[in-house]
Amino acid sequence: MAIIQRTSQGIDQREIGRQQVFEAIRKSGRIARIDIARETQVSPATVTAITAELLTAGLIEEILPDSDRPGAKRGRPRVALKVRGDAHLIAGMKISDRSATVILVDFEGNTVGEYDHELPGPVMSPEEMVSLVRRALDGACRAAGRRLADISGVGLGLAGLIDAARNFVHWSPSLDQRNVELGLMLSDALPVPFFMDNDANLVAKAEQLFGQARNVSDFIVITIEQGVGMGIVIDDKIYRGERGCGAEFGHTKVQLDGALCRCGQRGCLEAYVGDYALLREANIRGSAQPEDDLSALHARAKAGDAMARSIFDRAGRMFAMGLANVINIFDPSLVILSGEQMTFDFLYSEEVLNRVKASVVQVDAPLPEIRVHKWGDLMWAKGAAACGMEGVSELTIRSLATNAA
Amino acid sequence: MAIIQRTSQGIDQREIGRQQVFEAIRKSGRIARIDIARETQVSPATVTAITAELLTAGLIEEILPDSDRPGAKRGRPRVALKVRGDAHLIAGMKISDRSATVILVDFEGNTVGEYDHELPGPVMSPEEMVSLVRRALDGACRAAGRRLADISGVGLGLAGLIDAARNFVHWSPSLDQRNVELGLMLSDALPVPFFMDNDANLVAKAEQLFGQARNVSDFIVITIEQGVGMGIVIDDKIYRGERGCGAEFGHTKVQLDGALCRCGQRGCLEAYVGDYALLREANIRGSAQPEDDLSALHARAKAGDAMARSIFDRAGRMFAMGLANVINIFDPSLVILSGEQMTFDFLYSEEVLNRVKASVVQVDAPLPEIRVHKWGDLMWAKGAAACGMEGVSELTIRSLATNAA
DNA sequence: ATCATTTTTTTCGATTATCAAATTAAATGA
DNA sequence: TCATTTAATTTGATAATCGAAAAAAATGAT
Repeated sequence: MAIIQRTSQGIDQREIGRQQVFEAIRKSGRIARIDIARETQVSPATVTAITAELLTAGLIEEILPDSDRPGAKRGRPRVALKVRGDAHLIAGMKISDRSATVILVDFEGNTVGEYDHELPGPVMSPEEMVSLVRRALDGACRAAGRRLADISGVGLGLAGLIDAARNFVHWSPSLDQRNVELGLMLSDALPVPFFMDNDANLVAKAEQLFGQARNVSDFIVITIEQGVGMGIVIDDKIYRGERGCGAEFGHTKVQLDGALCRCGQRGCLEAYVGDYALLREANIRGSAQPEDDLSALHARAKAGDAMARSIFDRAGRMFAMGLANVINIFDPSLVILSGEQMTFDFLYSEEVLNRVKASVVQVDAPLPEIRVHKWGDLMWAKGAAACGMEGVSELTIRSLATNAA
Repeated sequence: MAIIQRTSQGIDQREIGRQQVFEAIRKSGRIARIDIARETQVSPATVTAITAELLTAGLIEEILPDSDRPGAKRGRPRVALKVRGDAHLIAGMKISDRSATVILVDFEGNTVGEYDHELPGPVMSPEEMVSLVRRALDGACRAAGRRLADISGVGLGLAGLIDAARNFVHWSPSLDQRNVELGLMLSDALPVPFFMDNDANLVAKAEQLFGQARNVSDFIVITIEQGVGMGIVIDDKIYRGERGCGAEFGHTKVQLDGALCRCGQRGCLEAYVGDYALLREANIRGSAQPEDDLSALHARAKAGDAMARSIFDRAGRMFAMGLANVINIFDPSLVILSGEQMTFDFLYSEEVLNRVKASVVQVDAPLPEIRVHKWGDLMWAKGAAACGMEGVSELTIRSLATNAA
């Protein structure tokens, strides 16, 4: 018994309401009870009851009455509620090919500390990764003056095909093995709950919790790094597909029998817009010295070099085609192009966006909004933190229910 | 007040449970209460309460105890429940370019009558369509010895871009205007609730209720008719996108600046596999007589004509590419290729399916199942009926709640 | 100052859905 | 005939929700 129900049955019928109210508070930052009631369609009486629970549990706190709320004339002043930052400390970690970046955030999402851990090499064994995670967390805690025991949850982001529900790694470029039960290994080694996901999904989570998608329940995030990633959010939930490895935007085909991709297939989008693809093109012309720096190539294109320009041009056209396909299939309300580096802005150019618009099925309704979001270099780690935050919230609120009984 | 809630709040907290129990009964055909309890995680006590309600409402009925259930030894025999066919009469209507096909089904899904209404022309005004719907329904009722008043709901399928939530037609090849409030017009003219949808979504509904996806909650249906359609089911719900016009598989681009599509854009999948696209190719070679019969072309290909063969071959390759893209994005557990006519089996060939498999991102997990489902000529109308059935079920169960109070 | 007014929040009482446990029902087999 | 087994129902307790009423906390008018 005590099985977790998805619907309204079970001992604890309040779990849904609790999650809803808490989400409303987190989403809006600070909000009065009366507005929670309006937003969630829960009666004020119940909102009072639920917020009282959350208050005693220490998950939220009251703030002083808004001194000068515009338009407020008379009446009892509303008391705003917010998430209590001190309630939990959460770590987000992104493992790339060069380093493990860690960010510590409080339960409100405020950054408490950052830490970067250099890697000996881009690929490692599962055991090495476990020890790496431990050392990186230790380092982050030390740098921020916290202890590992203070951390309530860790969000972990990896490139590759991750089954987030099972914390299982189908494949990752960082690991020298396929099909690794990394979640189990980490839980055995460290006394903290882990929440893993594909790196593109992390960014989607970050956009949802902290970013540009805070009030959107269906949207798509495209990320550019080594490869091209996509995160799909439908009905406020990340869509993952049956085997937990959907959204492989980078490996959708944009050309029949096209360019060779590092995945072994032909015509993948990544084989046209990935950095290795661009460099491959640049080097094919028996030019003087081999090119291995993307930003130099980019600079040359900006300076007017026709050859360099044509390389980026084709990449942009292919990208536009792939993106239009995704829009034609999903008809999302919002598409966010999330990027860490400016190097890739050739994919975000006006021309590319216009091309996308021209390739989308036309209806007499506004086109989906396409927003470009340029994050700092902590984008991925922040996404991992967002993922951890969500996991911890859910766990905490669920345990709240159990303990109350 | 009396707003319909999606969650567990509100006057009627039982609505979710009721829907769940009813769905379980409909899905399995016939099922005992104890198994409903097991399947839905609702306690036997509550199942008894809910089924009692449904019984008195006349939505379900008991059947004689299973006489010889294998493995049943002793104990009180289970009493199976099933949906009561007589509870409702439902019409499904599909309007194509040639005719309006109507099918009448009972609440169990058994066909009660069929009717075909020839159209004067493929395109009509909204007013003409309303009168067409009325006449087709009248005809169907007369043919089946029923009255219009007996019908509890009508599912209506149209090609084009339909906003099912609002019963609104963004665009349809059958209408001479865009942006038609067809749902309102129909409701004004006829005293029956209407449930409209895109024709591909109808087929998805049909696969879910009656077909090959009865126990799958995430799947994709691809349909071939004039154009190529797609229905996406996520979490048991049809996914429609923000503006209600997602899943435009036929207009995903498979070739940069490729063949001209009738939508005005270039490189759409439809411009390679649609019938007009195939005929266009066949006619380009200054051959003796212009080709205008697809089945003849198909026959020639089967007979070994190299030119004809190459036409179908390219179509198959493009189709495989588009389908692989969809799979790479959705990672569904099941893909159903639903077709009404055998003419299109070149898209379902072993070779095409192998090509799809070779273009899907590889994981050490079973590939999504791809099933080919060849329906009879009533496929579309049955889909419309399925759509109507779902609508009526929801309405009825909801009103049950309201009336009970 | 005092009091009416306004708005937010809480309290109270009633309703109702759910479940576990006990009970009843309906069969089989000894 | 009666113990046994399994299904379905009844019963009683628990808890979640809501509407209405009350309380709280401010402003504005007199």
